[in-house]
This record gives sequence, C-alpha cells and structure tokens, in this order.
Amino acid sequence: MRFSRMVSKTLRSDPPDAETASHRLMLRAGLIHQVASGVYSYLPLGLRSLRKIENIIREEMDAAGGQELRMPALQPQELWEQTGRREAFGDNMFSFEDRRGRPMVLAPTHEEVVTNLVKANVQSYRDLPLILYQIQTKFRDEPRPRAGLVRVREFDMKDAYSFNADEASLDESYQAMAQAYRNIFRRCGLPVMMAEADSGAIGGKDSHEFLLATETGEDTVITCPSCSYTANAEKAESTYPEVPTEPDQSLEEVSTPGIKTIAGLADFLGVPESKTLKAVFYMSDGEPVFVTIRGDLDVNEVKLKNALQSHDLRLAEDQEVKAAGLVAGSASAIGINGIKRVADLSITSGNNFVVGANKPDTHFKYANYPRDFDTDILADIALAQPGQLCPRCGHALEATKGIEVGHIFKLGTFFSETLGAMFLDSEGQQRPIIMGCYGIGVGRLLAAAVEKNNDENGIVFPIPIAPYQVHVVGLNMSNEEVASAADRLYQEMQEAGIDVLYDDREEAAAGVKFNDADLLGLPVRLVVSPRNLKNAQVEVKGRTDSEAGSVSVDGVVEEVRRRLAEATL
RNA sequence: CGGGGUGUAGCCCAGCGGUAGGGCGCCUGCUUUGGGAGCAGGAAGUCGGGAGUUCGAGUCUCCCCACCCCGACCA
Repeated sequence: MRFSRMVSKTLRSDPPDAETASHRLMLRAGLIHQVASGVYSYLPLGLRSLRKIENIIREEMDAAGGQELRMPALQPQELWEQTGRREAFGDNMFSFEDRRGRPMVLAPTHEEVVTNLVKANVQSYRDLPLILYQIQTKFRDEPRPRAGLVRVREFDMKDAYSFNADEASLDESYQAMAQAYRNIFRRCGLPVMMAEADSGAIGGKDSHEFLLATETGEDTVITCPSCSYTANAEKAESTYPEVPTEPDQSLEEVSTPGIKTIAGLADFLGVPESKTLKAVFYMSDGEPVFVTIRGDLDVNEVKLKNALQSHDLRLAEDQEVKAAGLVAGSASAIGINGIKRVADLSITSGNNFVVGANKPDTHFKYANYPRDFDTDILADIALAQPGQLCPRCGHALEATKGIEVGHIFKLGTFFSETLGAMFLDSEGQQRPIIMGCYGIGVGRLLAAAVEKNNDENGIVFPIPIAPYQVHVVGLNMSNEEVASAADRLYQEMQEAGIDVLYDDREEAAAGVKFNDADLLGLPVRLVVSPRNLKNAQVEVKGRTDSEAGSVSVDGVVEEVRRRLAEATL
C-alpha cells in the first residue's frame, strides 16, 4: 500500500476526548473513525489488523474441531421470548418492527438461533459432539460505551457453541476451547490470565474469562501470587481473618449520636470494624432486601444477585429505605420482619457485634447470630479484596485490573430444553443436548493489544496482527534515484509476500515520516535515502530498537524475513 | 438513569453583547529535504439545534440534541 493513497490521515496531536491509550492511538493512527457513541468504522489499517486476528482465530478454532458457519444478526423477537431472554436483555437489545409490524431484534448473541439450527440437524448421539462457530457482528445497546473499541454497541465477535451428549464430552470440548483460546492470545502477542468467572443466571458450573492485565481494564481480577488461583472479583472467594470469639454477652443499647458510618461507629466505640455488622439495602426485582455483612467487608453484588436468583438488583434509594421502615445508619436485622433478609457467612465469624438498634442515633452492643436475629438466606456474598487470604493456599491475595477479551462457559441444558434440542442416546433415551459457549470480542482484542503494546511515540504492533509487517520510508522522494530505489524495494517486498506499507509521499518531511512510522508502529522500518543509497544500503530498524542498522540493498528481503521470523517465535 | 464536562473550518482551540479569529492541515507557486521546514498567495463556517431577550446574540435566558468522563448497568 502506498501511503500517499491511503484514505486515513494520522493526527498530529492526541484527540482530546480519548483518554485510554488504545482509544487515543487508534484514532490518531487512523485505524478507526467514530460514527456515534460506541459505533466505529474500521479504516483500512484497522481492518487489516482485525482480519489478521480473525484469521488466527479461524485457524485455532478449526484446529480444535470447530466448524465455521454464519447466522443472521437480524432475528425475530419471538425467538427471544421463547427463552425469556427478551426480557432479560431488556434495553440492551436493539429492537424495532419490520414493515409488517413484526417485532425484530438485532442479536446480541446467538444461543437461540444456533440451538434451533442444531435441533433441526441433530437427532442421535452419533451426531455429537459438535463445535460450531462464527465471526459476526453483535449489537448491544450498552448503557455506557467507553474507551474506543473496548466497549461498543456494534462489534465483531467470534462466538462458538459446543453440543455434547454428556458431561465428560462437554468437558473435552471446554478444554479444547480453553486451549484454542490460549493459543489465539499467545499468537496475538497478548499475555492473558485465565480467571474463574461468574457464570450468570443461566450458566452451568464452569466459566472462565481471559483477561489482559491493563490499568484501564473494566474488570478486577483477584490473583494469588503463591498458587495459581485467579478469579474475577465478581466470583472470587476469599477467607478473611476470624475475629477472636469471646464469651457471649447480652445485648446492650448504646447512644451513638450522629454516627452514620461503620468507620465512625467503630471509632466512636473503640472497636475494630470487624466487630460490627453493617446493613445494606437493595431492591431485587422490585422487592426490598435487607443485607447484613461484617463491617470490615463489602457486598459482592454478583454473588448477592445469584443468591437471590435476582434478575434486576440495585442499591435501594433513600425513599425506598424509608418506605420499608428502615433507619439508615442505625439499621440491623434485629426485629426485622416482612422483608427479605440476606446475611453473609461472615456474621458467623465472630461474635458480640455492634449493630444498629433500628432507632435513630442508637446501636446495640453484643449482638449475636442466631440468638438476636435471623436471616432468610445465609451465603457467601462478600467481595474478595486484596490482602485477604487465598481460598486455596492461604497466601495474601492481590488484585489487578484487566480487559476481558474472551469468555468461555458451560451452559448446560437451559437452551436445549427450552427450545427442545434433544437427541437419542445409545440406549434410545431422549435427552437434551448439553451445551457450552465461547466468545472472543475481536475488536476488543485489537484494542487490548494496542492498550498493552505502545510507547510514548505510538503503537508497537505485535508482528502477527500488525496491519503491515514492513514500513518502507522513502526520504527525499523528489530525488529520482531515491524514488526508483524505494519503488524497487516496495516491489521486491510485495513479491516476497511481505505485507508492506510504502511511504512514498514527496512533500512530507523526514520528521513527519518518522513520526508517522512510530505512530503506526509497524514491526520493521526500512529507510531509503540519498545517504544510504550512496553505499548501496538500506536502513533497518525494528519498532522497539533504539538504534537503526544498515543492510545492503541486495540483502534486505532476507534481513526482513529473519527479523519477522525471529520475533514471531 | 444520577453526577461532571464539552460542542466555533478537516483537526486542535481562542473569542463571552457590536464586521467570525488563530495554529495545524488543505490548494497554487517558489524554496527546502534524516525526527512534525520557510516565504507569498488562496479556499474552507447552518458558531450542535430550536425558541426567547435585545436596535443587535458564538456571546445572555430557556428547552432540546450529540459526544466524553465517573457511577449505576454490562446473563
């Protein structure tokens, strides 16, 4: 590709609205162009990179036994009503009517369609297992798109679905996909973590996310530096120090004027926060929920949502708390009835807690479960925090931010049962197909790669996903000797099957070309100039090399091949 | 949906009641050519939209819209 013919222009300065590195650099280098919030065009450079990622994904999915197909993004809403997911997705789903007034949606994912497809084609255990996949556009009307391609409303996703006759077979498919994912991310130059993840309301047992550690990530990953425990904070378990148990004492009312927070309460009474219980109020599917947890811990809303089997969970607003007859700041489960109560297991680790007295400015000392209060659900709903202890080995946990680039999970039989995708097993029994699903956000993977691989001058593309492998720069192109030598080099690279971008601009100064080359971040830069040409040489520089080297004009292709091969190891 | 911010030329921004500006980019010519060159000339604007106040509105008021950031949300 000749630079002078490229539609995209590089930006001289950072776009002011882009804050994360990938967003800033992808706009600046002309990889993408924004159309609306969370909606982007891929410009030729961005698309080339995206295609390279797609091809890596295809190779690995095919190698793992996947069959590529393509399902429509446009779907009848009715399909989603059958599984109850029209309601579950709610406003996140783009929907409209066709000309006949039939409700249609733009698909945010494809379990419904793929399950029906398999239902029509699979009758026997002999047809299983199957792994089907596609790379296709998904639509999700996200409440808040952000960070360029990290969270968008229209995006390309590789989604795969496995269909198995039994759990052991499902496990094989699951492991095959996990391995394919590791291969894909490694080949894309991304060091990812595989973390235990929440499987959601529909999911089955196992679920893992693949996350790239970056400052700007949306997810928090809890890791153990000692053993291999890695889990999304939404899912992570932790153990926290037991509070030394004392002999139970009887409940005692104390006046706590103006005390509204746990920190204030602990301070006022001279006890550690772990000797208090805090009350948090939620609304779950429109019903108020009273949550009790030890004062030094925080509620994990995902765990709480799962414990409640809730579809829609949020913190209660002040009026809702009041309407439920609760005293914010001095509430406890003591004497609370007629409202659903959930307590974290931590209320059993310790005793003689300070709790609210359900009267303004008043608390109780020495509250004990179950002597003084009861709960409807007792479960682990605590948020794992760095510094708490690993549930596997007891070492102190750490937390890192990450971007989720892939997610795999065992779906079980929800879709096959709901939509009637059954098969006959070897004994002639009709059984629902067991499913798994496996997703990779392709554009997000590109964004993550840029987020991870850049320096103060621009992108540093990993070789396998760089839009072009080589950047040929002609300096002083009005010099005929340079122009013809550079043209020849460009030609030679193409003939050698190397992806090459050729900066053939006559008017651009050397500095402009060098800065653009650094910004685009292609792996190898070749400079043709009068200075080098005098010695029949071409300058060679890897994007991360601090110094450039030279190579004879005759040996350029070989040198480039060597560098590309070396770095791909 | 709550909180904060921003909308003026392709890009970045100034102007805050009185003729629509600057830098970059773009076009023409000359000069220049190893880290974002110089000179001269030129093209380019529904000042996000609507209503209002005013003799007069990018500028003040109200309503709306879009975009960004934080949160909520994200099976």
